[in-house]
Amino acid sequence: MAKNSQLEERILLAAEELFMTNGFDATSTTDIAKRAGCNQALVHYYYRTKENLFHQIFTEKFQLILSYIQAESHENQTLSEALPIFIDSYFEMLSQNRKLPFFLIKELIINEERRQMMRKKMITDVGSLKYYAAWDQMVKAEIEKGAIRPIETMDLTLDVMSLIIFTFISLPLYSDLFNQNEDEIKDYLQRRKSEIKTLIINGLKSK
Amino acid sequence: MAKNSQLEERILLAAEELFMTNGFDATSTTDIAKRAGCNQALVHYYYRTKENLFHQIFTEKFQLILSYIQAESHENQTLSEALPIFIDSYFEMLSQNRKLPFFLIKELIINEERRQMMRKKMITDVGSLKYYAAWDQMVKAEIEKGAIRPIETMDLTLDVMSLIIFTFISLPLYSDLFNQNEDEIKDYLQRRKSEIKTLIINGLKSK
DNA sequence: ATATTGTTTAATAGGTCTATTAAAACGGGT
DNA sequence: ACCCGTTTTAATAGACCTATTAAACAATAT
Repeated sequence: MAKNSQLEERILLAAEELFMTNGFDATSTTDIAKRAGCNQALVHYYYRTKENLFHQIFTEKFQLILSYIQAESHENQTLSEALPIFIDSYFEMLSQNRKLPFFLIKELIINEERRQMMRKKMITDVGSLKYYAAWDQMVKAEIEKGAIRPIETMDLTLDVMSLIIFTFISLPLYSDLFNQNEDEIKDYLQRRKSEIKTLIINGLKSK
Repeated sequence: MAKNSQLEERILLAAEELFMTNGFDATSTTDIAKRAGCNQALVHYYYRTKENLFHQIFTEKFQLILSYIQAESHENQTLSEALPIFIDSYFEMLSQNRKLPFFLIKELIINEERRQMMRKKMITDVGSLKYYAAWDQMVKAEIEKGAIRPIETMDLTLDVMSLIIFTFISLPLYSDLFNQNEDEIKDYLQRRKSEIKTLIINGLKSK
């Protein structure tokens, strides 16, 4: 056995970084090798194809998102308690993975096959289904009680997702347009987070 | 002179279609020629470079967005009158240009140079500046009057933009995930449009 | 008819990319 | 000291891509 088995890991990390920032198409195995500090053929030696390598990273990131949504179990909570907590934690997770939303959306839109894979995973994943059912129940109960205005659960979900995810999709444009440094970006994200919570909570009030 | 001068136009249309759906990188001049029904060299004969051709389409689409925002002049209106009108018209425009949001965002994020160009255009474009100043004024006045809760104009802008634009960015995923046909998609978009208006108007209420 | 002009074509240079191959280098076990 | 499996390398096949070129073609003006 030779020295590097961590090289396999180094290649994976290099690929992750490059795929996340530049996407599948714009990343070459030569780029990956350069960043991992090895010969281009080694990328193929360890992972055979670029697609394999990408697939590994893509599914990992996809799982990350899914797991995070499920992690926040809202049982025994009212909507107005659960919502800010969810928004906070989801927003915080994306703050630490800023490129994730654009990466996933881009690759899902571009590639039909990956969309199929997402579809399958979401339909067969019992965790997600259970989670959504519980969530749906909670929303309906609150409407029944008159605590919030009538709204489709899917609409509420999309409202929340839109506000959070778009923040990170547009972040590169925003920070570039207004020449923001890292500290300013952090402030901006904090402000957006609380505005989103306010808007959602306020916007759900009945009357 | 020979037969085709509309060929130049046909190439532009083919390029538009392909660039809009697949993006700059994933579109080859050979693809464009094939779609326009001509020899690949003709694409270069009329437009010299692929970048030129793309630039023409990109700026046209960018202008479309800008012009549309400015078109809705909100003078002599209150915010609660102007907002639904703006949301309606902007949403409707994107309904007829569904790929536009993803196209622009993707190409702007990917390409530093294009981001610079956007920056320059938005800073030097007096129309945009005037429009935003007026809009800012209107928001501040309403807050002063107590008609809406205190909110940064930029936050309100981002709230509206997020909700509208994300609808179209996620549309391919949504319609694919739930197997929507064209009619169902139309219904979905209508529902989202009115939900967005409700959420914004409701979410702005003071107390 | 021929010259002229703009249009279209096939061919190709020169580049990049993925994936494979055969050979070289390495390191532990005997 | 040598063997042998693993790792690493350089080289390259085969695709595809952009842009250019020189030659063929068509239509009009002379």
